[in-house]
Amino acid sequence: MDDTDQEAAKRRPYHHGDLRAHLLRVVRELVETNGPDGFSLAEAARRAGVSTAAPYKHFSDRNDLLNGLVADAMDRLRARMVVERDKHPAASLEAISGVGKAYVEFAREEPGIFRLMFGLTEGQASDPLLPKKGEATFGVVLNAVAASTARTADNPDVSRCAHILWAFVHGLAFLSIDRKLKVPQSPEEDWAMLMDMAKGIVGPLVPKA
Amino acid sequence: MDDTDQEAAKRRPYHHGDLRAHLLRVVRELVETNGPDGFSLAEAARRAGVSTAAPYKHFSDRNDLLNGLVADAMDRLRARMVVERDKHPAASLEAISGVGKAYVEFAREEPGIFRLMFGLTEGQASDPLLPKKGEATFGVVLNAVAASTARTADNPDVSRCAHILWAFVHGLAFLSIDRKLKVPQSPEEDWAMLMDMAKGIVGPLVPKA
DNA sequence: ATAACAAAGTTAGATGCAGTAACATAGGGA
DNA sequence: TCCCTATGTTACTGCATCTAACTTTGTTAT
Repeated sequence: MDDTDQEAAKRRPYHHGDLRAHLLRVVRELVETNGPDGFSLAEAARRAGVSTAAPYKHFSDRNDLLNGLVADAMDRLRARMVVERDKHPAASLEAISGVGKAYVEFAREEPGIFRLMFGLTEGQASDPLLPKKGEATFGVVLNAVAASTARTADNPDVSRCAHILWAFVHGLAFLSIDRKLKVPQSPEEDWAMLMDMAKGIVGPLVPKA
Repeated sequence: MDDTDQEAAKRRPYHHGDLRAHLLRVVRELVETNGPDGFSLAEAARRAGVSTAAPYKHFSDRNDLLNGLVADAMDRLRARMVVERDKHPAASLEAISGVGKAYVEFAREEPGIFRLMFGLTEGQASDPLLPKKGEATFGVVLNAVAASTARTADNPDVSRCAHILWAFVHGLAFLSIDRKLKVPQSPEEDWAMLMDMAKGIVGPLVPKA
């Protein structure tokens, strides 16, 4: 029995077996098929084969489940950004573009969750963990820019660059899933655009070798 | 009796008096105070002083009202963009930046509605009028870029520029209302950033005078 | 003028979801 | 073994969407 099974066994003392994770999975599917608001705890419970009251043993309310969902998504998004970044030489503009590419791809593959992540207003984002996760995600961008420009992450120029890049990529992601852009642009066009932006925005800060 | 009153009288045959517009107004307030999903037809009806079934005489369902709300907002947004554009010389980069400024300001002033506008998925956007309004709004950006670059609006370079600018401004607006940016940046900083982008993106296409 | 019609409102009720309370059961530890 | 806690259950309340059937009021045709 490996670590995964041991942990699963720990969290699955009896009865259903990790209902919490199962619910999150089911809701994720519902969100992608029916839209960000196209789910209900009741429906999720039904699909999980439990009573409609069962979810409340794992989530205090609908919003709590939403927060869990978004927290998961943040982790997945950040992981993808890091993976894509590491496909390129450290401290390169390609690495920065890779982070952006991962961001847009995530939005296209999971538009429902993506909308949820950034549609959550302060009132709904009760989980104090979320802001930290959000900052960590932005931190990936920040560090990539810092590395490429041989500056520290708290440098105002770095921060400014990172914000601009993020805004662009964020907007690109939204427009893309709203079909406001005539995407699917080819991946090549996407990549070219992202590289252009990286060059244009952080290029001027890169020290001449 | 002026034209406005005559028209109002025409649309207000009896009873309540333009309940439709009243409901839209009330829901707009609810959305801004309680968040994009923080409203119900029932609550709106209550505040309008009518029964909970009354709204269904004016909107086929909740979604229909949402579409009306968003359609209104699109018109207001476009109007603001045009007003801001016209504060600057025609065909200038300042005019382009003005359009972006109006966009971001709108998002900051009506974040609830703004989220609603771009959170509406295809499934929900039943009104066939919405895509047209969206295109018209983007058309303002497109035309501004075309004018500044002495090209036609169907030119691929113009289209590309406009898309990039829009993505950036769109992302800026979202990050700004999500408090992901440490805004309120001063209006001067905002303006400087927008002008930088306009120069960087469309500048290269501007014919040397 | 008035009768018929259409528009805009009403009440009552069906259905469905969120959330709570009280009860049931299974596993783990004293 | 017995109890305690975690995780289920059923039953219920309250609120929202939406429909059906009826009522009221303004318009329009005769």
